[in-house]
Amino acid sequence: MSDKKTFNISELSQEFDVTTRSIRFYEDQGLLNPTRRGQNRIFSNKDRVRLKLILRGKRMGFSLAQTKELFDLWDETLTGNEKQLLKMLEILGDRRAHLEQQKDDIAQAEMEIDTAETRCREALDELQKKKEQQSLAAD
Amino acid sequence: MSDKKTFNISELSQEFDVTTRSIRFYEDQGLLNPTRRGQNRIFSNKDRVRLKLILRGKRMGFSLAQTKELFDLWDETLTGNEKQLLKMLEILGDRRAHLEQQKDDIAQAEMEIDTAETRCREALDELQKKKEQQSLAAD
DNA sequence: GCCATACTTTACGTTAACGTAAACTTGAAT
DNA sequence: ATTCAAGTTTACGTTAACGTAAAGTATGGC
Repeated sequence: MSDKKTFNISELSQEFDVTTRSIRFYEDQGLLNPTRRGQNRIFSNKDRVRLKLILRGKRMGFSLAQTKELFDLWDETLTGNEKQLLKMLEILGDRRAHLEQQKDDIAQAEMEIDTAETRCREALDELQKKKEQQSLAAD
Repeated sequence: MSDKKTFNISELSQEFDVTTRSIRFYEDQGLLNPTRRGQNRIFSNKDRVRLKLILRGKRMGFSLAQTKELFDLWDETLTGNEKQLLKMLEILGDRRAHLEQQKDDIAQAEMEIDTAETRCREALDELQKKKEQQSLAAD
């Protein structure tokens, strides 16, 4: 699998269109755990996936702290005692609620964009008609 | 219609669960335009709708500046010259693209939450079984 | 050997979106 | 008359998520 491959910082930077500064910041905050060859960072495929999740989380309005919480908990969950598993389910539930809210928001926004667009096009049509009348009057 | 009604700051604050500080900040940034009775702010129904839009925009990852841009442009659009109408359509297109991205993100996130939840539940079941075995062994 | 370039660390700067505190005004109630 | 609640202005403080600049290190090519 491509799981074997590793990445350096500029590869990830380019693939996900994010600055190296940001990637280092995410490591600093404990969201990524690259190993080192000398002083240079080597990112595993796990890191790559996590970066993808971080960025998607951001687009969805999650803070880095929230995403980190999820990562940490997920790591602990593997060794899972009951309390942590329940905490995990709770967080997953929160996320699900968040998603539902977002879906509502999106549906509303889409409707509004629809009506706004048609109004714009109607207004443009009006302007077009006026132009045509003007060019007729000029003959 | 209820369009006639007006609101004071605490009414809006409570209805939308947002601090008065935030509302005043939104006015300061030009997103709301309450009139005054003496020194007190009076919000129209238009302000109320805008506040709702501001908050939804935030949940959807839009900055106040972006939302303000949309408001301003929409106001100008009513008096509409062609250039502004086209600009409006462009911004609406951007928003639509943004929404599509978000829908993708949400779909992905939902799948991942599904698998995470089932794993959690399986792990909990495992723990449950172990407990039962222990209580049997204790007899 | 030297230069370029890709990477590093350290550290101070910046922006958005408010929080918070202090000191005032105003209308209604006791 | 005073006290209280709800509103106000002014202004400094805070947090997240990086940007940006400075100065050092390692490595391959000429």
